[in-house]
Amino acid sequence: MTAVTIECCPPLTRGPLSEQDAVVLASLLKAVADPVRLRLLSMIGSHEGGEACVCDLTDAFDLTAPTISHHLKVLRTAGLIDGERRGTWVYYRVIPETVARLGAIFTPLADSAGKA
Amino acid sequence: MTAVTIECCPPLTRGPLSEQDAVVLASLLKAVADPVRLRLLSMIGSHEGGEACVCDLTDAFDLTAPTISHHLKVLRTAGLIDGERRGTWVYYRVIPETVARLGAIFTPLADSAGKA
DNA sequence: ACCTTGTTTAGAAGACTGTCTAATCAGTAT
DNA sequence: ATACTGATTAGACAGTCTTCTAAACAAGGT
Repeated sequence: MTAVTIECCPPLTRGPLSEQDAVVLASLLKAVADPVRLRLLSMIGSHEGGEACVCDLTDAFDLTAPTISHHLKVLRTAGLIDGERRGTWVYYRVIPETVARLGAIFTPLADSAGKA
Repeated sequence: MTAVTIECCPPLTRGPLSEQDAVVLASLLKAVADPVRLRLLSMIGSHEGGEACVCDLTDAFDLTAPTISHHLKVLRTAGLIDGERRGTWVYYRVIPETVARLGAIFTPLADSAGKA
């Protein structure tokens, strides 16, 4: 259930981003650049106990179960969430390190551009 | 040259994100979820004087001028950059408020998931 | 006035994405 | 074993995105 996660932490501080780093960061951002996946991420992250059952998530959308499963896989492959089966149900939780990296991408650039 | 910018600041703190907020945030994230646009943003933001000429940006890629212009328009429409013509050349600069909002989306979620 | 350079717009081709239905796998209970 | 519910995988289709070429617009120089 654990998926391939993206390595390393390319910075978007003030130097121009390398092409390789840009590709890595873009793939991470693509994973969250979707309304359904954003809501899934916020639902999982804000859920009681820090984890949410797929059944709860599926019920919250006007989408079929396979579609939700697809979006969860995208988030999983990006290393943003991790899933675990316990009995009948599968529970997902947020991987804070990866989410934090998303937040860290833009803050330095906003600061340097703000005081320029 | 100034483009339509996205209003308001929907939070991704700890409550589940509303569908409308998710759509707004996703469109902002889509604007940066591309390697070329990430590099453009970092190049403009890290450029001397806080602004960069389109000619400089175009030369840095193996892409045609219309393609770069297209990506700049996407960033402009998202409210992430703003362009100004001065004589022959057009100069772009980063709009720090919008970039900062990108950074603020994920940091609270990472914190709350981290200490859960 | 014309030509040259820089930038954007218009339109088209190919690849990718989000969604669905159908089928399969995982676990529980009868 | 069989059936039932939860979840994922496979494959297809419509829509979107990235890139290109061709054309137009903007400003300056000869």
